[in-house]
Amino acid sequence: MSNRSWTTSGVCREGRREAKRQAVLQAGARLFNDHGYEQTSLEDIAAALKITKRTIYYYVQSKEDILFGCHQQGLGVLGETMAQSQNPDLPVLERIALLIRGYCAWVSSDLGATIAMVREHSLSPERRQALRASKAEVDFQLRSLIKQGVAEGRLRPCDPKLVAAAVFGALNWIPHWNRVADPVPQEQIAEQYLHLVMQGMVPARD
Amino acid sequence: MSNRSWTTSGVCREGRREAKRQAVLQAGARLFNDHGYEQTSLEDIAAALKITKRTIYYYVQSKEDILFGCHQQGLGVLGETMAQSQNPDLPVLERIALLIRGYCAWVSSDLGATIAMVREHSLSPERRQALRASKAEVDFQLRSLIKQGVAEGRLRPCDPKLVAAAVFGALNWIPHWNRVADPVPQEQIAEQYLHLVMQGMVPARD
DNA sequence: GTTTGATGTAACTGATGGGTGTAATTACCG
DNA sequence: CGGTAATTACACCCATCAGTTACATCAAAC
Repeated sequence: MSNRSWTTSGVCREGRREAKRQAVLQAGARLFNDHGYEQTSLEDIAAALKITKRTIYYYVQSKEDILFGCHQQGLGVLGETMAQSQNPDLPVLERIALLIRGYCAWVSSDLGATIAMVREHSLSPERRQALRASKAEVDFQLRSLIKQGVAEGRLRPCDPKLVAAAVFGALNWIPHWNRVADPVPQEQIAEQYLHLVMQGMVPARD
Repeated sequence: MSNRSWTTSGVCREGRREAKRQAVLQAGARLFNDHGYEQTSLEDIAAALKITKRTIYYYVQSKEDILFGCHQQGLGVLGETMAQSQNPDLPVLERIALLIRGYCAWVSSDLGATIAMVREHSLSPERRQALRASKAEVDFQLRSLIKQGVAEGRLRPCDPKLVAAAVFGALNWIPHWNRVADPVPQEQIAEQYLHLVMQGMVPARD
């Protein structure tokens, strides 16, 4: 399955170069998720793509570059979800649902999972900082929505920081248990989590 | 703070040896959590304890031994919580609360956090399997309680596997954000999470 | 005070893996 | 065909680090 073949029959030159860089990132992400960043050697990535280590260096400058590339790429994808959930015309609860569903789908992809699974320590301080900032942005978004929901009386009073931490914790943990041969469909997880977070486990009395 | 001093004035011989082994595990756990297992060298652990690498090898046989020791030790502590939550005289909801509170406290400790933060890949296959089994046991416990709760009508119908995954995800993620200079008190987190999981965010209608 | 446990010093080994240089080779494109 | 981009093969450097060993030493126990 993982063998998105190396030879790309894409647009001429420029586009192909980018596509191959992509392939390197994708393969890196998958291996990082499966075996950990430190435990993945460039030879491993090369082997997965059936190319040589030297060729990898034709597309990236360092191993860390691959990891950071995964993050950038991944955050780009998440950006769409972020944008959607910022639509002020939608009811708050729906915007929260949108964010949770989108994040769930995202963290279930190779690139998204990398951000949840690879510790930040592997990045240089500057890049680590950049990554933290991006994460903080997403966190801020959910907290804001929760605050708004409480203010509008649509949510119980609560500590938005802790509730957001719980939600992202649950979501970030998904790739830790669902990267298996027969994974639970991502949509199903999202619905169940959403229901849990909204209604809770205890049935309303009478 | 971390400087639980090396020189132990404990019971004679046997006891002291064990106490020092403990100190190695404890220091290892903290460093593993902070910088990752792979990024922590034995020299780092030695430096933290102000001893030499040679001395460490007097108490453990390998680096992996330290990690596995942390896991064993940690799981031992969690055992108490597991036992409590198995008490059949208690109402189901209370047993669930007990488990969540206990797990929250546990995962907030150095030894507990190690299990949540260090990927399993760093262990030998046999040990990894043992660890997985222990984790599965805890997971099974919560799932069982949820099932029972549903059967008794005290919980809404739900997918116990997914709900348990969400709960443990939220809990396991705690050390990822709360290992800071001024952490949120662990009890406070437990209460908020418990409330979230039980009642949900949306207020009951009329 | 002698045994024995505990720790330090200080070197070495062996392997891994990131990263580089270069020349040769292959694939593509005009 | 001829030129250029892509890729390989291969050799190599260098740093890190787990793991080991031999020897000396220090401290407590009996």
